Amino acid sequence: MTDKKIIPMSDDIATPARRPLTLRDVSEASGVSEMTVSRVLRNRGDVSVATREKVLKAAKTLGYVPNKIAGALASSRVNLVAVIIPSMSNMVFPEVMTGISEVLDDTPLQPVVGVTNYLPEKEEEVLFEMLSWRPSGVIIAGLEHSDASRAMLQAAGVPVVEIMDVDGEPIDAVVGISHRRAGREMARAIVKSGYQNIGFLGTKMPLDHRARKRFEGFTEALAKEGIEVMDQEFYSGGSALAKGREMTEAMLKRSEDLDFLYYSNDMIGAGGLLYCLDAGINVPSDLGLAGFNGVELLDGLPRKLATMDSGRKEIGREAARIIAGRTDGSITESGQRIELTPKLEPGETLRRYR
Amino acid sequence: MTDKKIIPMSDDIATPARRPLTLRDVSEASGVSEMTVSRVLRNRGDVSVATREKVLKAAKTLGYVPNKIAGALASSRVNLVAVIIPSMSNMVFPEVMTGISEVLDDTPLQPVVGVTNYLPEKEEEVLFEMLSWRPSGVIIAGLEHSDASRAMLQAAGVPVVEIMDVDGEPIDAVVGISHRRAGREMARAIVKSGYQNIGFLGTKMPLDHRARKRFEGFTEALAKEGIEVMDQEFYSGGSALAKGREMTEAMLKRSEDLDFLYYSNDMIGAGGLLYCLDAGINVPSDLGLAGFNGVELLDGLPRKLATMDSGRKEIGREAARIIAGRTDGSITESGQRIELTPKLEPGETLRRYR
DNA sequence: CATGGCTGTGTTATCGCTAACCTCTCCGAT
DNA sequence: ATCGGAGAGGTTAGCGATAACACAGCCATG
Repeated sequence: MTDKKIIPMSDDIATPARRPLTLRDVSEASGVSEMTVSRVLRNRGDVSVATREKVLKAAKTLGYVPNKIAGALASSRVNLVAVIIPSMSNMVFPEVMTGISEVLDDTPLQPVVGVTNYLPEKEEEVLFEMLSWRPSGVIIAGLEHSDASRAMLQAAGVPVVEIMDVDGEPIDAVVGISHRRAGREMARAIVKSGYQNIGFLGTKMPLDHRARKRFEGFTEALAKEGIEVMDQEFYSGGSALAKGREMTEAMLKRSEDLDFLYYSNDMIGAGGLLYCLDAGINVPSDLGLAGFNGVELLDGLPRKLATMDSGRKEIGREAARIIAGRTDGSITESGQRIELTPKLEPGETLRRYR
Repeated sequence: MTDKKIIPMSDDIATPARRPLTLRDVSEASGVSEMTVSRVLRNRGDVSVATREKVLKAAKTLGYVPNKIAGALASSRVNLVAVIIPSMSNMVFPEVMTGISEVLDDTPLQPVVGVTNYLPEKEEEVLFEMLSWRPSGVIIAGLEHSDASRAMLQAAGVPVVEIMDVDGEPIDAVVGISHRRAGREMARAIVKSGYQNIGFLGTKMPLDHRARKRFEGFTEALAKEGIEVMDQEFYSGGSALAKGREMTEAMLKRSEDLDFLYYSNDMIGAGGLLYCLDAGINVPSDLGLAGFNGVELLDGLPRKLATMDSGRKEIGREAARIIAGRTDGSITESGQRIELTPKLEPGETLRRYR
C-alpha cells in the first residue's frame, strides 16, 4: 500500500467515517493480512488463538460487516435459496415458509422470497431476477411453468424443488400432495356419508392449477358414482370469508336441493359455515360442508369444518431438506420425489356414515 | 484469451454445457466487446440498433442470465431493500409487504424479507446478515432495537425507515401510527358509549412493544375517566381465533360484571365475538367488543367487530416511497416522519352513544 | 543433522461485471 | 478546410473478498 486514497471525511466527528469498511481496514487495525482476517471471520483454516482474538476485537470495534457480495463472487458460493410462491396473503404460503426456515436455520442457507401473484409472466420475471443472484437452490410452487422458466431452471445448474403439487412432470425434485387425489378422496368421503346434491365453490383462477386439479379429481370421482356437481360458483378478490358467506347464500337460494357444499379453500368454507349457522341451517344433517387446507384458523370456528390437511409446513421442511442436502453434498442424487398424503379431517360438518 | 479452460462437458448432449455463462460468452457469440454487451443489457450508453439486436439475440439464444453479484460488486449498487419484520404469519405483515411491493415494483429496487420472531437477538442476527449484502435501504418494524442493532443501522450509511410505530426516537425516518394514541382513542370511544366494566385480552408478548403501548394508552385514558381495567388475560401460541374464544369464555365466567372486552388484535377479537354469539350474549347492548388492526377477515364475520385500522398497506407504501426517493436522489433530506392516523371503525359491536 | 510434516501466515490471481477513460468516425457549423 | 461534438464502441483498472499456493518456523523421526 503505497498510495493512500483520498477519503472524503465525514464532517461529523462522531460518525466514524462514511467510507464502508473493508477487510483491509480490519487487517490494518489488527496488524495481520487480509487473508488472516478473512480466515478468522469465517472460522476456517488454522489461526492462532492470539491472532484470532486480536482480529475479532478489531472487527468488533470498527463495527465491520463483511461484504457478502464480494465474498460470494470470490468463492462462487451464494448461500441463498430462492423461494418462489404465488402469494403471501394466502395463509398457506407463510406456513410453507415457516417449514423452510425451520430447516434452513440449521444450515448456512437463507431463503429469499419472490411472489408471482399466480402470473406466469411475473413468475418468469421473478425467477430471472432471483437466478441472477446465483442462488444455491430454488424452491418453486407448482409444476406448471412457462417454457422460458423451465429452461432457466434447467440451465441454472442448481437443485430445483417444485412444491405443493405432484401431479405432473417435475424438472428435478418435487415435494407435495396430489391435488387430484385430494379432490377424489373428498368426493368419496362425501358420497359415502350419503350426500347426493353437491355444489362447488371456488376461486376464479384459471392459473391456480392446484385448485383446478382438486376440482377435476373431485368431479371425476363423483362421476364414477354417477353424480354430477349440481351447482358451482367462482369468485375473485375481496375477503375470502365474506365471499364464502355471500356465495353460499346465493347458491343455496338458487339451488334449494343442495345437501353438500365443497369449498376450494378453508377460508371461504368458514364463511359458508358462518352463514349456515346464522341462517339456522342444520349442519351437517341437512347440509354438509367441507373445505381444503387444514388451516389453524378453523380451530376457533363454532363448528369444526371438514377439511383435508395439505401438510404445508411439512412440504416446506422436506423441500428445504433436499436443497440443504444437495448443497452440502450429503445428498448426491437428484430428482427426488416426495408425495405426502393429504389427511381427511372430518370435523363436524360431515355426517358420520353408518 | 489464449488459454482455454478445460470444461467438464456434460455427458448429455442436449444440455448446453455446465459452465455458467458469462458476459464473455455473449460477447464472443455476438462479436462485440463485453462492455458493449453490458451496455446493451443495461440499456445504458449509446449502442447502435443493429448491435443491440445482435447482442440481445445472442444473449437469448445462449440463455444468458447476468450475474448480479458481480454487477453489484463492480458498481457498488445493490438494488435490494432489506425489510425486517417480526413475523410472517400475522396477517398484518404480509399486508405491509404488499404495500412495499406495490411501490418498489415501479423502481429497480427489490424487497428482501427477514423475520425476527420478536426476538432482539434474532433481529440483530438478521440485520447483520442483511447488511452484509449491502442493501440500498432498510425498512424495519418498530423503534425498539438493541444497541448493537442501532449501531449497525447508523453505520450502514443507507436510508433506514422504522415502521408501524411512531412512539419513540427513530434512527432516521419513521412511518407509522401512535399505538399509545390508538389505545387512548379506543378507550375514550368505549367510555363514551357508556361501558364501564372493561376487560382486556392480549398476547403474552413482553417484546411486542406496539401491543404494550396500546395497552398503556388504553389504561391511561381509562384512568383519566376514573376507570380501571377490571380483568385481563394474556395468551401465547395456538390459533388466535380459538384462543380468543377460550379466553373470552374463561373471563366472562370469572368476571360476571364485565360489559366490554378490548382485544389486542382482531383475530382473538373475532374468536371472542363468535363465542359471544354462540353463547347468546347480547352484543353490543350487554357486552361490547373491540379489536385492533382492521383486517379484511372481519368483513365476513356475522357481526362486524369494532376495530381501529392500523393502515398497514399505507405504511408499507410510504416507507417504500422514502427508500425509493432517497435512493434515486429525488429526496435528499433524511429523518422524515410520517404519522398516520388510526381510524376507529365502530362496526356493530360498540353501542352507538346517543 | 537432514528430511518431512505440521502450523500459522502472507502473496497472487482471479471471480464477473462496470466506471472511467479513450479512440475513431462522421457530420454540421463556421 | 477546420473544428467541436455526438455517436459507437473498445481498453484498463478496479470492486472486496477467497482459493490456491508459497513459505517460514518448529517439532519429531530415523
